[in-house]
Amino acid sequence: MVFHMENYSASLDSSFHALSDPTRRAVLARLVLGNAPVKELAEPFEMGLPSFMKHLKVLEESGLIETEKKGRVRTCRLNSKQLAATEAWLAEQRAIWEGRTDRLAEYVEANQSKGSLS
Amino acid sequence: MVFHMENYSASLDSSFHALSDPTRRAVLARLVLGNAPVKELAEPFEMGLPSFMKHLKVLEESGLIETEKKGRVRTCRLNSKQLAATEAWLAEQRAIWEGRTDRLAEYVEANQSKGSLS
DNA sequence: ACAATAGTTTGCTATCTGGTGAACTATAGC
DNA sequence: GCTATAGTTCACCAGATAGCAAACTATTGT
Repeated sequence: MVFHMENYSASLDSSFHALSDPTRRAVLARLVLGNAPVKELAEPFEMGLPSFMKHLKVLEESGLIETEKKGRVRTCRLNSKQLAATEAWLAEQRAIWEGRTDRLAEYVEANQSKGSLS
Repeated sequence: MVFHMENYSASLDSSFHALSDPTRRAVLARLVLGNAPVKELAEPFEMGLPSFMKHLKVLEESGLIETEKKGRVRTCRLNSKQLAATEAWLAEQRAIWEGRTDRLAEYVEANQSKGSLS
């Protein structure tokens, strides 16, 4: 499962950072439904185009989306691999958490102040 | 699945932001293994305690961890619910992506420049 | 040709981020 | 009671972020 660790951490940095903004999450949620040009993506938001383009740039540099310009139209698409890779980090932590054998002991520890035994 | 949407987006903002830093992810990965006091958590990192405490604060304000001070020791523990809630957003996007019925059409579109048909 | 469209570039803000060192507080151990 | 320990608070800094308006470029439609 450890393929190319070189910049794995940096890649997670930028992906999670990209995901930390509601505008960018909304763009991703839109692209999950299908590709779209910049103008259509920008429409729901009140900010100016230059601001919006910055968000797209953050998404593209994180690898979560890819874009291609044809004529005067730039079309954006989701990169599901990067989305999956990001989810995988969280899934792995949850798997470790769920696999712990000492959670019962911890439950007892958390409740030891309540005199259920002594 | 939509329980209390009020600050759902803001909660994701802060969780993803907390996850976007390698120090904070390392702290989470440690806490997945079990609770720990601040000093033990801080040990692997070269930064000063004040800097490290800022990271802990970001994690705590995101809800990903909880802390409790007993005597002079502050113990930290993972909040698995917040971790799961964050993962859930990504899982939902993937589910939508995987459930799309038009991805074959898109595959064709992506490969139409290669003259496999015409 | 020329006007509208789609995006880009530039320069300017205010705020947030992640780090520092130094001084301080509160507990535990002897 | 003194000292070491564990954490906290403070003031400060450089760089990144997220927004804006205005001017600009490159297509497409007529």
